[in-house]
Amino acid sequence: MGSDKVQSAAESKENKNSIHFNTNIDLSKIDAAGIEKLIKLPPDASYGDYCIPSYYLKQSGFTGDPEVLSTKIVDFIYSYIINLPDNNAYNNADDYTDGNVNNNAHTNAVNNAEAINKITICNDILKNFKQYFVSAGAKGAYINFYVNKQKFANYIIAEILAEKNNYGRNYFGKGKTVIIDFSSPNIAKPFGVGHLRSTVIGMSLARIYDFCGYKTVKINYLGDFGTQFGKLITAFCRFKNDNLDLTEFKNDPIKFLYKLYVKFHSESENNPELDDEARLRFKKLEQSIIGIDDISELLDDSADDLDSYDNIINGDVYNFCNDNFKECNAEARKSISAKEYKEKEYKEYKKCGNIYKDIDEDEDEDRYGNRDIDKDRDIDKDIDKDKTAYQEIPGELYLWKLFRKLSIREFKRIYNIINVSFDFYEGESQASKIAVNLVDILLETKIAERSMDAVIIPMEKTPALIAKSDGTTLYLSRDIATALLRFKKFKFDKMLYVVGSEQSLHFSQLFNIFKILKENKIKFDKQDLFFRYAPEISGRLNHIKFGRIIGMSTRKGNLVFLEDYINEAKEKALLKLKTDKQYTSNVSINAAGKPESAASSSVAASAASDISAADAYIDDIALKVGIGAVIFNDLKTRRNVDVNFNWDNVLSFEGQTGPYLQYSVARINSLIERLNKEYSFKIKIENLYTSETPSDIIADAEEKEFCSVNDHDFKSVFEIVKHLSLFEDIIKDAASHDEPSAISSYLLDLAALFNSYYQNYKLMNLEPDFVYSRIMFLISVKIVLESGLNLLSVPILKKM
RNA sequence: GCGCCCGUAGCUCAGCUGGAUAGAGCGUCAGACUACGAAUCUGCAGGUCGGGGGUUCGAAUCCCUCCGGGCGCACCA
Repeated sequence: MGSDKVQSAAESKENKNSIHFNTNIDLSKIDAAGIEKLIKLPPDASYGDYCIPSYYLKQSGFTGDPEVLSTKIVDFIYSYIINLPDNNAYNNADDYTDGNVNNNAHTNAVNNAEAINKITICNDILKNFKQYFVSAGAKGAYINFYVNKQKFANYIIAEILAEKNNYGRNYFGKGKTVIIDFSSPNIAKPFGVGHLRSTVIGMSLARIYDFCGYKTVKINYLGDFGTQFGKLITAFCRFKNDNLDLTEFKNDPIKFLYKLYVKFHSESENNPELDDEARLRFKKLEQSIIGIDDISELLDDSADDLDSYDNIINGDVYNFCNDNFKECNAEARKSISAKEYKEKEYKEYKKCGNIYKDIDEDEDEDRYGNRDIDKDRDIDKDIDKDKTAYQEIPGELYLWKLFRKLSIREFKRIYNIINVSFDFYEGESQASKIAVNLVDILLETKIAERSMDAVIIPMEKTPALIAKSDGTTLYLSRDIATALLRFKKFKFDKMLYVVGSEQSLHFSQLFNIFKILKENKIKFDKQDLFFRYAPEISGRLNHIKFGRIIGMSTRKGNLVFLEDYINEAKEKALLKLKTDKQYTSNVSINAAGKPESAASSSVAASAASDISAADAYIDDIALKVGIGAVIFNDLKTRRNVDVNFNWDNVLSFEGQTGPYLQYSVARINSLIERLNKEYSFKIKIENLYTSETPSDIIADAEEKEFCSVNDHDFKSVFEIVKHLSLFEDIIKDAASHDEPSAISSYLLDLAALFNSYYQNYKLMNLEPDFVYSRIMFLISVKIVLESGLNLLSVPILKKM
């Protein structure tokens, strides 16, 4: 195939003067990034290794039939690049312009420095081109390029070995700050699969952005406020003597609170007074918090002073609750007429053209997609504006603080299991005070207006409600306040809200509000410094939405706890490990060697502790496989599509799954270890792919040829290396689309390529030099696979 | 009713800033463990890219429209 091209090139060289393009090109306008954009991968390697569709060049000023154009360009490449002797590189500005690259240069005075610069660039391009490309060809509308495969492959392998776990890292987002708001569970509600999606997507995005050079700030915005706390507090006080297992409260507070919550709802169906009490208790709570100047101590969840259990369990708070219970009832009774009025008003509004589902079927949701089972959306929470009665009551506050603390503690435990961390825990409770001021300012500036006693900001479609008719704030107003707080603190360039797609309206309203604030910038000039940030936020916010998980309902009693979910996967992995034939041999080797996380204490291993060490070792692997399966399952498809939940899919470890990727890594490790031992190489694998320790083979890497076109496995090796070379682009792509699944797909392809290679080409019993070079190749594959898994937060296993 | 998202092989999904013969996995069927780990690999079969228009040299991809599914549409979060 090469000879044809050389032939045609030789012909075209003779009439090079006849080659000219319809328009002048100014090379200076074509930057590296611009060219990079034009380069595509052909669908089949037979077309070439890279291609540029000539119709893309129309944007750069070329005209004419794409097929003719591609032929002309290929001719040009042969005349001016490929067939040009090395010693005849461009060396002056005239040569440069003679190349029809910039005819205007003749008429304008040539800027010497610029010209020299261009010559340098030109020579660099030529040098690089000739070094890595062997031929080009026009086929249809495409210009296909063929790389020097051997050189290319060796270059990429050496590059990966040199950069190690920084291979693919880039500076796309250098100097920019991105805030990622994710996970954000509702306190006092269990951590379910709905939260897992946000958690896993957010965590992955954080790692991806970090890898792209952004400064990333991970924030967990806790739903630590709202009616549900009134409900819990009410239930806790009311059901005190009603079979509540208080030891469970201490041992597994989340499940305890969840049971309380469920019990509240089943009881309140027959006893609406409970709802009234809950609203009242929440109102007291809210007022207590707003009344506190510095709530930082209140929100401090780091301290471990949970002795307060005893106070509560021993009755102090109970007594308080009971004392106030009567008062609550009295307040609730007073409120009935107001409540009826609100209901009536709401029904009137319904008649105005909006069509709603039956109210009775409505369910409320927390911010991050888990369904709540409230049925009181049609009932105003406003009961009474008299607050003097509650000023000295810390009881609700006390319980709230405890529930909050316990919940956060539990969440952290779970985050730890799946290796997720946050830079900050924030809560809605922090924002309500500012939100109140904010509403006033928006009213003052006439950006907001009153409507049916509430405060709204008019929008093209649904008006945005920012305060209830009783003056209290809402989710939306607290989000505005939170964004301001964050901007003040971080001056972020970008903020991502990783929240389910069902909240699209909420976020489009939020973003619209900031757009309106920007349009009204002038009105903020006289405000406090703090509110002067308001107009600057527009355009920085992004809703990273994701589809719902279908078929895994969180309705009453049906909720799947994340931990149970992971345990299910773990059990299956455990079963597989124990029935696997490999189990015995692996364990005997590994447990005797170095159990990864367990039994480090049993240094002098007796037979008995060997067994327990082995069990712990296997247990740890099973857990990581389970986690890998669960996490990858959430990251392998595009965010936006709804996930049809199916236990069989999640618990599958074969095919396009997390465990398949983990297995591929383990297999490489095992292979390298085996060869290393067999051939008595002294390769320290650990040193090869972490950047801390300089590797002893990097010096080699510069000169070493890792592969040659004559190798029997070269075709397969090259294919894999080419895939490795795409890693950085994939990461940028994942970042720019906020789409971790791009990495998932990439890794699956890479693993498939590797496994195919593994199956088809055996390395044992081959020449030592060859085997050594293949180990280097395998390490480069391993590095990329592991980097990718890290970006997805999928645990990496040395063995499995 | 209005808005947003989704519709590609039996199932689950890639491919979507328009570009060369639409790709995987699972499942089915046929093969491969006396060679480095079978959580693997090799192969067969399977598609009017929801339907219909339009733009274009060229559409799974962009526009319009219809159908089907999901979600949302002011005092919940």
